[in-house]
Amino acid sequence: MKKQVRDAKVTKAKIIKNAMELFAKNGYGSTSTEEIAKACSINKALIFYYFKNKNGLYTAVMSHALESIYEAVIKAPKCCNSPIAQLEVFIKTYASYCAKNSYLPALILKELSNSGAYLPNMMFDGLRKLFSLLSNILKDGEESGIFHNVIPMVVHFMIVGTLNLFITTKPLRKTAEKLDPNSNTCSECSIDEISDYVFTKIKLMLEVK
Amino acid sequence: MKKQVRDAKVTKAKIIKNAMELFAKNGYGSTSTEEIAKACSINKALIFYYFKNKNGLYTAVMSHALESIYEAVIKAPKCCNSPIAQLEVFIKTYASYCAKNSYLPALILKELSNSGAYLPNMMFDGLRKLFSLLSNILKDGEESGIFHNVIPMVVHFMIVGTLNLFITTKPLRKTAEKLDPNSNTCSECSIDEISDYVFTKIKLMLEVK
DNA sequence: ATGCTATAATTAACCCGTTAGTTAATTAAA
DNA sequence: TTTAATTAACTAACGGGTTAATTATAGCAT
Repeated sequence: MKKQVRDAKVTKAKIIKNAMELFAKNGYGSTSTEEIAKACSINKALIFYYFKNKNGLYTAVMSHALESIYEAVIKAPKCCNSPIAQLEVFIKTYASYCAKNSYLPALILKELSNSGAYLPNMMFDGLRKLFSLLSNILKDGEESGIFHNVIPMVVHFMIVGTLNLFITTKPLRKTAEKLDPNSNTCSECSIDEISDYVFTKIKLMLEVK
Repeated sequence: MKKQVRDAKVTKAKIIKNAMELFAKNGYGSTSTEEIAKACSINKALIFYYFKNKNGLYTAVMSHALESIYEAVIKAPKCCNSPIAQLEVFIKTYASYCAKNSYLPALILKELSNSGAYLPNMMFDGLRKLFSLLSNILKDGEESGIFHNVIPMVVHFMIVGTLNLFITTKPLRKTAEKLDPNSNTCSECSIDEISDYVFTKIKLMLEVK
């Protein structure tokens, strides 16, 4: 496949990628279409040509983001069928994927804190699919007597919320530690360390003793 | 104290209150100063008179929000000195205060996902103070052999992240359950129920067996 | 291959409503 | 009667969205 000067797919992908980063960094309202276009080195009108309007672009960005996370998690190799092993894979895959695409947590947190007000129903799918993935693991665990007293929605927020906040606050935690060297904000902790810790703790809280 | 037609304190407070709700609902960039002024039934120019510019107002809003949470948590009556009892008070006070002021979680999540980029150092104080409150409880617990293997920053995110997400996603969870009645998003769960659950689970994961 | 054509991709320039911020005048309070 | 609070009216810039013209490309007949 030779390099083309004009390629709709490539252009669309470029717009989504840059928009994703800018929306994540500055928020929807504080990101102008002009700004996005400049980041892509394209003309602003192309955004409207491909996505109708700014909201259309935002929708595309969100569904792409959620889809990509879902894909990453579902494609992860699972060693075995035990709920605990599956839980571990879920947590660690989610964590490492988000760490690699560090704008995703900010994007998700921003959207969740809007309570999906901007988004059409379509947006729910991504979130719902991810949630039901975990939900099934937890249900399996409960039915086979390994877990007890599970509220899936809360456990989901515990995992996802913790990891998202950890990733997205990295710069903040670094600064905080500089300002007050006595505080320990875990600013040097690696994501693997943290996702392992989260897994261990979630396991502890769910397992029947 | 008689009701005055002109009162700087009252006006300032009114602006902060309305700005807080609008920033929480729509985000910084999608909230205009005009909109805020209308919500207050005042002239827009007053915002600039009292807060210099939009960013100044935002800073005031955030520091007020964080301060108010900190006040609520620190003023909560603690029955006794045991780390576990203190942990329970921390979690439940935080939860019920945020539930009562339901725009706070959205505000906090939005700001955290910006990693404090907009905010001057002053902003850290509120967050740091809240964090060190919990941090000390956890340290006490570890030193007296009740807790083990504690990473305060992660535990903090587990508590605060979970509760904030739970409160802020309430409408989203309701809609999700309507779209897919098989999914259980805990849309009818009360905040007391949830904060008790979070406390129980956090306790389970920290206590030495 | 070569040239022709329809269509898809891209751009420059523009439009107009909105918005952050200003100024100078007005009104209430101390 | 001086000072603080408040307003109406304004401005300059920005931002979402449109339009019409331009350029590349793929398909196709020659």
